[in-house]
Order: sequence, then C-alpha cells, then structure tokens
Amino acid sequence: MSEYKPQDFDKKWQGKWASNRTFEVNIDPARPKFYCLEMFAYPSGHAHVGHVRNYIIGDVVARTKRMLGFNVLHPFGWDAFGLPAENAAIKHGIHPEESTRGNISHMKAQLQRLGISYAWEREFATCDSSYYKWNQWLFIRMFEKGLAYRKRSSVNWCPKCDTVLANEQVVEDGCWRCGTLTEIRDLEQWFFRITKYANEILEATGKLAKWPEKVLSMQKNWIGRSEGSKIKFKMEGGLEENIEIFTTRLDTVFGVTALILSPEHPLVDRLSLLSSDKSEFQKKVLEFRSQDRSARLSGEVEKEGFNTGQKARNPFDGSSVEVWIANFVLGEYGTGAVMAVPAHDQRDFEFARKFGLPIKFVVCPNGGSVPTSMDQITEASIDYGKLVNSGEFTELTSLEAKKQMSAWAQERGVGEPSIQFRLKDWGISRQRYWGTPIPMLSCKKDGIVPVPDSDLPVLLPPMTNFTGQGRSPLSQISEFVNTTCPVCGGPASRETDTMDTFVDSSWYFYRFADPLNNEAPFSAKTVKYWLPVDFYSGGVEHAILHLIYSRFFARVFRDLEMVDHDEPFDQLLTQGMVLKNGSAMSKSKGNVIDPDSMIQKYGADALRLYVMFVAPPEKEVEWTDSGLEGSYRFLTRVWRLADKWKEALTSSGIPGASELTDFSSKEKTLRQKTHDTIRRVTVDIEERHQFNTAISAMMELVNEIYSFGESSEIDKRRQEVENLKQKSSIQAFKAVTVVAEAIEALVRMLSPFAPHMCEELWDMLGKQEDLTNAEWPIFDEKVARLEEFIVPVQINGKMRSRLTVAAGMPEKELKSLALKDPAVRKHLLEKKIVKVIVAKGRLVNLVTK
RNA sequence: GCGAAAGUGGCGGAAUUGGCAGACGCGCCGGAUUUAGGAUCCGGUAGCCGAAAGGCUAUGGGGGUUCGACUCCCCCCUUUCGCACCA
Repeated sequence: MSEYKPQDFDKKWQGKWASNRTFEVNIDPARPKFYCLEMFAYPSGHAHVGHVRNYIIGDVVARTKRMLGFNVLHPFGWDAFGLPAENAAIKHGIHPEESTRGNISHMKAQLQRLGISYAWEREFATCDSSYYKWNQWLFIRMFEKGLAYRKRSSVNWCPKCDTVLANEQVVEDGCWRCGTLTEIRDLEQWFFRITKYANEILEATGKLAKWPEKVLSMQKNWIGRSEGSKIKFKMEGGLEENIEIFTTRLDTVFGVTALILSPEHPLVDRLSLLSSDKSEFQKKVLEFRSQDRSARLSGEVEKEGFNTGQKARNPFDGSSVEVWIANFVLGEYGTGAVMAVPAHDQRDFEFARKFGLPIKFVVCPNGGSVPTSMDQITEASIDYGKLVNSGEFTELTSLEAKKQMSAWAQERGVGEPSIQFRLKDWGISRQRYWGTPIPMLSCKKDGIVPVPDSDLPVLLPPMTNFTGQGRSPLSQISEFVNTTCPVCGGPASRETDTMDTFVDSSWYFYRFADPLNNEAPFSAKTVKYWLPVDFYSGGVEHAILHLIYSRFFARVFRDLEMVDHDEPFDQLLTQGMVLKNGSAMSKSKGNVIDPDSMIQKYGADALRLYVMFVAPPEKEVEWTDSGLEGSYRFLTRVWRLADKWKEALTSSGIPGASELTDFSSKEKTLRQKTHDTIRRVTVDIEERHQFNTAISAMMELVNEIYSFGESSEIDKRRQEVENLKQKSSIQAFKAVTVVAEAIEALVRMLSPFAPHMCEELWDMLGKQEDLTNAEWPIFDEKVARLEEFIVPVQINGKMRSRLTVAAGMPEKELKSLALKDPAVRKHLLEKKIVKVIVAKGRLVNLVTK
C-alpha cells in the first residue's frame, strides 16, 4: 500500500519536464497547431490564487490539446515596465531593473511549482532591450505611415508628485499615489492614430464569434460610433466665421433656439474679445475649463453657461439664435459645439429652463400631440415622430426628414453627413523612466526626426537617483538628451518621454512566435504558422484597453504587410476573480491566499483541481479551504484506486477491452460509464470550457469504479489475476480489463488537471510512453450506448412512474407498457386518456380528462 | 439614467435540443472499521404532511405559450458588472 504524497513527486516531474524540454515546440507543418495563451503577468512580486487561476485554465486547455494531437504553443512572459516598480524605486531606492528581475524570478518559480506547461525557452520581459527595441522600430514605422504623431493636448498632472498621470491613474479626481487633486495641463504628446481603424475595429466585432458578448458590447460602447450630420451656422455681425455643429437629430433643426460652444472651442478666445466684459468672460471660461474634466469624473455637475452676446443664423429657417458657452459641452467630441433643441433634448431642456432660452416644439411623437404651451412640459420629448413647424419638411417622419434635410444642406454647402466616434487617439507619452524610450530626436534645423533603425535600440540609460521630482526623469540625464542629428549632424536632443506600457502588451503575443529574432520583431513565416492565438484567457479588466489596442496593432502589422490576418485572438475567455471574504485579494486588504503554502500542504494538483472544480471559469468564486480539501480527497481516492489495482493491471497477458466480447452486465455498465465519461470530459474541456462539469464527470466514473471493484465477486477476480498472472480465467481477465480501461482513460483525462499525480500513476501502471504527449482516450460510441433506459411516465406532466426498457423500443410498445404499469393505472382510475405523448424514447406523458 | 448578465437546497454549483430539477463536491447526520481520535469505506441529506407506502409544494415574484417550462414570451423585484452630459 502506498500513500498519496504529492510532496514526494511534484518536484521530480517538474524537473523531468524541464530537462526533457517537454513543452518546447517547433514549427511542424504536418501537424495542426494550437496557440494557447494567458495574458502575461505584471511582475508585482507574488502571484496569488486569483492570478494563478488564469494560468491553470490555460494549462488545462494546452495539455488537453497536446494529447489531442495538436502542436501546442504555450508561452509565458512578463509585462515588466510600469509605474509600480518606479514608485518603489522612489520610495525605497531600489532600482526598477533590480526589483523587477527579482520579482520575475520569484513568480516564475511559483508558476513552475504549479507545473504549468510553459515553453519557458520563449520567455522574455518587455524591459529586455531585445524586446523594446522592436517597440521603437515599430514606433518609427508608424511615424512614417502617419500613425504616430505629435500634438498638444491636456493631461492629468499631479502637483505634489510633479508628474503626469495616465487617465487610469487618476482615481476620483486625485492622484492614485498621494491623493492630491489633479490638474489639467497642456503638453506636447505622442499619439497613435487608432481612430483611423475605429470603424473597421467596430465592424469586425461581428466576426468575433468566440468572444464573450460582454466584451464585445463593452468595446462597441467604447468606440461609440454615431451617425449624424455636421451643419454650419453662419455668425452674424462680429465674426465672419461659421460655427459647425454635429447632431444626430437633424430632424429637430427647426427647434434650435441657441448654439452652445464648449469652453475649449477654438472660437472662444476670439469671441471673448468681442465681449462687453472681457475679464468676466475669460474668468468663466477658465473656470469651466478647469472644472470640466473633474466634473465628468465625479458624475453630476450643475449645468452652467453664459451668453456670448453674439448670434448665428440657422441655415434652414434663417432664424437668428444666440451663441452660448457652457460647461456640459465637450471640446473633444464632434465639433466641440452643439445646437440646442430644448424641446427634444433633455440636456438642452434643462439648460433652457435654467437660463430662460426659448423652447420650440418641432417633432410630434407618434400618438402624441403638440403641447399648447411650453410652460406645461416637464421634460424633453426625445422620441421620433412627425415633424411640425418645420417649413417644407413639415409632415415628414423623423427618419425621412433626416435624409431629406441632410441632402438639402449638402446641396447648399451648409452641411454634410458625418460619423463621429467616442474613441479618441491613443496618447502614449509618459513622463516616466521605467518604460520604452520614444526613439525620436528634435533638431533645430530638421525638426522632429526618428532615430535611424541602425541606432536602435535607444537604451534606457542607467539612473541612480529616483526622486519623483521634475518631469520626465530622462530629461535630467544630459548624456542621454544631448545627441547629434542623423540628418544634418548638428546638435539634437532626444525625446525624454517613454511609451505607455500598453504598447508593450499590444503585440507581445507575436513575439512569442519568434522570440529570439534579431532582424525583425518576428518573421512572417513563424507568425503565419502560429498566429492567430487560438485560445486567449485573462481578466475582464482588459476588455477595452489591451484588447482594443491589440486589435489595432494587428491591423497596423497587416498594413505593414507583416501579418496576413486582421484579428489576433480567435477565442477569448475572461476568467472571474477569486474572492476571499467577499472581496478581491489584495495585499492591503490582507486577504491574499498564497499558492505556495497550499502547494506545500496539499500539492500542486489539489490546488489546480480545486480552482477548476469550484465553478465555471468566467464566474467569480469565493475561496474555501474545505473545497480544496475536497479536491485533495478526490485525488487520494484516485490514488488508492490505482494502488489497489496496480498489481492486477500490470500483470502480463491482459487483453484490451476491445478484443473481448460477452461482458457481464456489471462490466458492460462500467465500460458504458467509461466511454460516456470520455465523451463528456472531452466536450466539456474542448468545446464548452466547463471544467467543473468535466471534473464531476470523472468523479462519477471514480465512484463507479469503486462500486464495481468493491463487490466481492470482482475482488476475487482481481486477486486471481494478481496471484496467477497469465494463468487466470477468462472471467478474471475480463473484470480486470474493464477496470484497466476505466483507470487508464481516467488517468489520461485527469492529467491536464493533475499532471504530477497522473505522471506518477502512469509510471506506477508500468507505462513507458510519455503521458504529456500520450493520446487522449478514444471514445467508442457503441460502448457508450446504453442498452437499457429508464423512461419516466408522466400523467398530465406529473411524474408517476419509471419504466426500465430496452434501448430502441418502438413507441407503440412503450405506450402499452406505460398503460400496463400498476403505478400508472392507479392514477388512471375513472379518467379518460385524451392524448399520449412519447418523446423519442425519453419520456411518456399521458394526458387525461 | 442607459446597457448587459445573473437570480436553483445550509453552501459552491449541475440540468447538452422544451422532456425524471438539485449531477458532482462542501457541510451536516447515521452506520462499519478503530482502544480512542483521525483517516477510510458505505448510506442518508430541498421543504411540508405521513408510521410507512405515498402525496403535496418548490428553480426571485406575477402572468402567458405548451401535453410538458429552470429553459421560450410579457410585466415586476433584487444583485452584479460596464457606461454615464458623446449632442
């Protein structure tokens, strides 16, 4: 009798996998490939079970696919640049490089202790110059194509830390690090022209059939396409300008009673000069500008605005309307100006009520009527309907009016159809040290020029003193900043900002295909074989950022003729968090479950199995120690089973189950269960990604093998084979064969979840071949077919009896059997059968009166 | 406010095409084994009535479609997530 002690062999198998290079792969055109990827990790120091869940999900898929005959690429690496390491450097004086490398090696060891089947030879970190070199190379290609450009824009500024913060680093108006209220500053920034692909990316969401609906709808909302028109209103007097507005409700244009500009609108400064009280005008504009962004973040803010005193002419009816400036109109969206239609837009309505603007009703909703007095109405009427008071367009439906009005405006040169997106170009400049240097120079004579490819990478210079003071740490290193212009040879200065780390993560999955390439980011050949990623899993928090950026990069590569696909990820799984005491694990909350201590106590396999068994992968789960113990118990149970049978199973002369006939009914039942389990587990893992039900199917099989083996008759046969070996009776061989079939299939199917134990059992069962690449058990439909069914009999939809019948019994016979059944007859007394429904061998329902 | 998803025993969760609701596991109860505890093995475990046989009620609530609804349709409630002045 041996005992299940994972501590005795976990390390042994991990060592063998590494020394045999079991998970390393090469291109093999003869075999179908499968690229299985989990979102790579930010090396924070310690992985907790929440992180680890994702890696286990990917590992089960990768290991299963390997056994199914696929050439599986399953790599891992590190998203190693970023603020936390730099902040730690400021706080504790440890260089980001040092802390990052230390964290990586610790986390790598954690993943290895879990037995995740990564091709570690492909590992890289984004802070490796051999990786970020290609960020720079790519940046230059994008610059050449006009996809990377510089412009002035407003950014979040923390006055205490004296640095710029990314949008996502501003939490409730304040700096995420020190809580100081952030300000808005205008700075020169580099942008990626993602908006060029906005429409394409949006339209292609329809093709992402294997992505969760939730992620697709988040992306659609984020891109935020809206169709409408741009219309020019000519200013009267004062300025000889047009004010262009964007609207999706051109049908309401006869209801315009004002134009409203955002405080950031380009005309605002000139309008202020025409104002009777310039200083008051400018004061208000500045107030709005500083308030605007923080107001948006905090949610609700009172609508404020003022009349500029200027007027503009509505090209449709020639009416003259006042031009206002208000805080609720966004500068970055559309044209930065809107037409106010208080009768048909709730925001305009509120604004009009507050500031006494006229309200003009021009669209009568279907079934509604035109209000007699505007004083009565309490909210805008936003529904489509029939136009009133709209000149030649009166009586048209909203839809028809939009079309005709748009054409009307276009003919007269006062408007055009327009599509606007909520998505903005991606600002990638970061005034930080720990990131990829932007490979650009500024020369007095030649302007902004890229670093020549031959000078790449622009290495991140050594830095010792992290103060967090002053902007762009790199600007403090004069040896870095001062250089020569590659065009004229004169003095030039380097760009001192670094790239957003989302640039790093937007294409790392291509690099895994060809991680050692020195000539290019990757070769077309390797990427053509391995990409797109077949199965990608990670947290839903990346639904918009990383997953949109990557879709953008794929298209950039495509247009650079480096790849020949549009979409980088075929199938996406977003895994749920692991909670402890109802909330996400975090160091600050002190509720972190450390995988290492669990592995120490129960072994890697029990942890792996529990995490997969507790719920479907997309769901959030609450961590429970007792659940983990249950999984450990199951593994112990499997172990004991194999241990009990190993003598008999390793006897020579046992025929394969498929070579024998005339099994007893008990044996048939176990075989049926074995093959049905193969079917269920395969579908659950491969197609449905319902790992929890795959495991419960295997648990059922184990229960079945136990009850089969516990019978004294079978146990006698087991002993007979153990003692007599090849001289055993055919009956004894049959019993052992059936168990052998079940246990072997079980060990194979369980191995993606519990690879260490299964390797050990495989060895124990005398198998020579390598389990990692062993064949997935083969499902035999004929064996899985039940010979007998239990058919429920209902009367008026209520369960009354069960019939045990042979498979394939004709309807007629089933019906008469049901009617003869005593339990059924009891319920049929004094009742008339109106109808009998037989659902193809599954159920009988008698309808009575 | 808008959008999406979800709501099933004490708990995590099953139910593949509209066809036996509660698979599997946790927990709990009982039995076997054991000097004892632990471990293990076996059995029980939605609620209510009943000694039992059996019956009734149950998938957030209310209606509907159907021979039959956790599953489809309508209304409502609750929870979670996402978006939130995008004109």
